[in-house]
Amino acid sequence: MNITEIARISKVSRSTVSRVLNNNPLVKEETRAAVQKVIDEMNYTPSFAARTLANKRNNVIGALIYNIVQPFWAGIFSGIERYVSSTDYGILLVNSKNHLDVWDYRKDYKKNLKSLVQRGVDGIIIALNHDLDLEDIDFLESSGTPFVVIQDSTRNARIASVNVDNVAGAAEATRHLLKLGHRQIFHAVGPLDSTISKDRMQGYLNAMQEANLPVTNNMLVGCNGFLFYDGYWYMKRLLAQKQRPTAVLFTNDITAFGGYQAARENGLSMPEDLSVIGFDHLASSMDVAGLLPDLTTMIQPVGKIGYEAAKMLLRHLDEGQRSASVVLSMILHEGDTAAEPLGNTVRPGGRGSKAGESAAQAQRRPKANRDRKPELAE
Amino acid sequence: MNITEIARISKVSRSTVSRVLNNNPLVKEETRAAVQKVIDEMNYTPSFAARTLANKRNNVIGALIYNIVQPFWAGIFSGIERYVSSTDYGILLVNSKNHLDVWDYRKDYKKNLKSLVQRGVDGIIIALNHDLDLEDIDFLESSGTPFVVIQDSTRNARIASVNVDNVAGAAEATRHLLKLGHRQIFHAVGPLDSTISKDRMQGYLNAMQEANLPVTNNMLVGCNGFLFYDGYWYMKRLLAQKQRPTAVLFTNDITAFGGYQAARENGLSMPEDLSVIGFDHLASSMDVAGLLPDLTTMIQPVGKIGYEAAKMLLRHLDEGQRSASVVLSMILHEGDTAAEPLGNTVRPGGRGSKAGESAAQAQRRPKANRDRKPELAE
DNA sequence: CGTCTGGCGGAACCCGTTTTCCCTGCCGCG
DNA sequence: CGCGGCAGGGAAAACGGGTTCCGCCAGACG
Repeated sequence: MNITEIARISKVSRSTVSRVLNNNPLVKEETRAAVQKVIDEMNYTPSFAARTLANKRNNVIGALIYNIVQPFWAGIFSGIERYVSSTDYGILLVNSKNHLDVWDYRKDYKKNLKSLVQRGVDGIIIALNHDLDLEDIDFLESSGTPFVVIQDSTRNARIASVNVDNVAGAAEATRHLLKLGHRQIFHAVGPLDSTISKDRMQGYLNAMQEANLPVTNNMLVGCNGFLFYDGYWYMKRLLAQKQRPTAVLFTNDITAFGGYQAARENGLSMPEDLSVIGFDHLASSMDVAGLLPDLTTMIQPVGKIGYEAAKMLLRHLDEGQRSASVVLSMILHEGDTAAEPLGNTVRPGGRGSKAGESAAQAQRRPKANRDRKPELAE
Repeated sequence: MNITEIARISKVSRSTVSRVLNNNPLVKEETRAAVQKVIDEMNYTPSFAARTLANKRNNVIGALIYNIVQPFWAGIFSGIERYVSSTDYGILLVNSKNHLDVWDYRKDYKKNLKSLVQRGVDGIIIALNHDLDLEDIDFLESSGTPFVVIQDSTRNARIASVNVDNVAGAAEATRHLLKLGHRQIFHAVGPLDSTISKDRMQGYLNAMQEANLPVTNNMLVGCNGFLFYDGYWYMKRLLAQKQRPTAVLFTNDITAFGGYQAARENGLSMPEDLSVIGFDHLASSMDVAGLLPDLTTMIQPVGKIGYEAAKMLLRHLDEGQRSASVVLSMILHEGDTAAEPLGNTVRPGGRGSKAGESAAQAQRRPKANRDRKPELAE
């Protein structure tokens, strides 16, 4: 059953059938109805392959996603799909990290990128762990495939991207702690080969500088990684030292949970003895509410990121205009792990701190609930 | 740059170029090399669209996945992709649950299924929350699109499927508890409109019957759902009653975590006062090891499920032979939440229980560590 | 009566695949 | 030695199923 058949049966030409299929207004209403009737009766649907060949349009976009198994990227994909499924596009998904061989990971994602382009997808959304390099950009541009990158920290003008402002997010988290009265705020820096870590550190530094608080080296110790035990051991090392913070800003939720656990093991209770803040709001994607502490954290609007990226790409495809990059902001989730510091753990503080703030901070300090049980054990 | 161009430059006919592209042996080695050289130099790749049109082969399979955001389904997809990416196929992913409107979810997945078929994918892998209905099967068969279903509990002979043996898995979990010496084993039954729940209940019943232990109504109370608080309230209700179990078999990890939490709140410690077993081994996909108890659970081999399904489908596509359905088994993960019961909580037990077992069980019972702190608070 | 325009048909085109056919050269047999 | 048959390799053309440009025709309008 093809368009010629339909044309034969409805006694019109193939072009007319095609026009009916594409809602071309140059068809008399009468004819259109007659042809449509035949189409419906024969249960005919035009061949995607032929359409693709003729239109040079696949109605498929490619998604190159770092690791779909992790909630963060799954959330991004989900946002993409939410938008795309409201159109007549499909999504060809490539998981960049599937064969994870540390040694040729980059070769892998490049290969996947090539395969998407060769397949002739109409556009590509790229959500990786790292930035695209110039080779990739050249390749994509020369292939003529429009693309949108999620989290391009190079801010390359040749790239249309959807970003989250990690600098602003980290600054907001830090300011939240400052507002609560913390002065000894440490930052468990993430691996510095990741721009995300770098940006978050920058945001922390910005906020501390705004508050005129000096940041010493010991306040800015690295976490070595993004995993639970990276945060755990960070905290263990920290607690072995003399100078302790009243608050720690972690570089993500996982390490924050690790730090939380280590601190609890050492008899600290959160948020009384120590405030902890993370990034991501992982808990929202795990259904184990109640078992985990309600971590105070900066929410990544993952769904929105994907949604915006898809919208941007399809707009480009359908209307031809490349839209400008977008920066989304993170939202503070006030959980149970950040509160005003207890008086006695606070040091005199940076010499530059404003007098007015110090007074306000002194007032807010509650003395009572020191022995409250930790959330988790209730 | 198309095949005609290549033919012109290399001074052969288009058919010869096509033969070179498809490794047809009827081409002289000399000619082949010359043509290949031009292809490489011009950086030419044949058009997927034209190939699809001519071959009636897309080299794309569709994946209809229930909810890619949840680790279980993400794991299945990942397994699919691991196999597929070793071939030259691509995957068109459709998330069946995206617009989740409770009222028309079924309409939704049917629409998605149709769209995959119309797009002309070569085959489809279907991993849903529920079984396909006859309408779906008729539709797929009449479209001629091969398909593989993940978890088809109808065991329909028209369906090629990859299954996990929930009955055997639940029986194994129950036998594990029996071997530890438990007699009062309750099962927190999942929603019975789900075949998974039904099968797990059946496995539990089988194992109990094998052991000649009667199952009374109160041992088989429903959990109302698959979520954390379903398990939580189940346990709260349970603990309000006089007759308490020494072990509870939950229908999945999430509810098991909920039950665990509720029991802890009531002062019980696991596994001393109560053993708890779940299904799925969720923890393996969440990176918060250390914060959550190491739940004893039946592992679903999610990656393998997806991998096998993909293998089965692509074999069918490439070799034309439809393979038989596969049943995979679950694996017991011995975590920290199931152990021998304490003596005083064990009742005389089923009258049919074997004497030998009772003796062994009496010996194994530790009296000491009753007051050990719960895992989580350490 | 000429021109414009709405509606439609014809045909080229998208880009490979595949079948059919032909040519060439070699071998064998008469 | 010459011719027929056969095999290997290459060319031409049909085909898959749409889309779209071009142009025809008839009726309307000036």
